[in-house]
Amino acid sequence: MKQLQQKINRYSLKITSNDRECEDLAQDVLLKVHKRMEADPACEISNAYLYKIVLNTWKDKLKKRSLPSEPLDERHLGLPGIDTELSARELLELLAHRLPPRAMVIVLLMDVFDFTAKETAGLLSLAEGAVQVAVGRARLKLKKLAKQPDSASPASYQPDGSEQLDFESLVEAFRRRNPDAICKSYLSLAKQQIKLSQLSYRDGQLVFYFEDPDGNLIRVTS
DNA sequence: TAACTGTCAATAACATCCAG
DNA sequence: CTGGATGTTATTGACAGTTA
Repeated sequence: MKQLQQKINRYSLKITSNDRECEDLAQDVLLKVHKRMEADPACEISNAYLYKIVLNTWKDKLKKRSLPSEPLDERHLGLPGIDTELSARELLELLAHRLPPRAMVIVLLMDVFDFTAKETAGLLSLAEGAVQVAVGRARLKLKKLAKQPDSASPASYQPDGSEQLDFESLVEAFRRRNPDAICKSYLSLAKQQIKLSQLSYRDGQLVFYFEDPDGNLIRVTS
């Protein structure tokens, strides 16, 4: 690791020609490398690969500087007029009832739980292209809704009473791949302060982590 | 280190479906 | 018939990772 860090510092200094910039860049690169190694401990970081990471990270930094900055959670759902401290999840819960169920579920999976379009497509039995288009349109619609004065009022969502008031209904909705049921169950749980804190999809199996109002964590595998 | 390949996401343009 | 939601296909660009 120390050897790796020396190489990163050397490359960073070569690219930036500036001590302070070098330190910044090296730190970012180290983070990326650490994440990469965490994801795949067996991977080997070649010099060529390491240099590529340093170079791309530097290009990223330069590009970001030339763009107006925006909060991370608003990277997709940049919603003007709404408290910028809200997370993507909170923004979605506030406006979800104004989206068609399928669009809401796609935004939930991709923007809140960081699913790829491919994973989302697999989960909802859709084509990958359809998911890519759907998420783009949903984000656009959320932006438009956010510009309307009373659109963020959650009062317009009224549960019809048919959904089960526990986390199992959400798991069952995912199992049935039913966007309408997923949307209803998710919003119903959010109202009861039961939070779906984590959701992952590996080898066709879903793993849910729920957190109740008392902070108890419940893990459910589909 | 330049150039390449593969993957993923965003987007445009057009088509289809369906409720009103 | 019309407008909105959704799907398909093609194109483009960013980025990760490899090769010569």
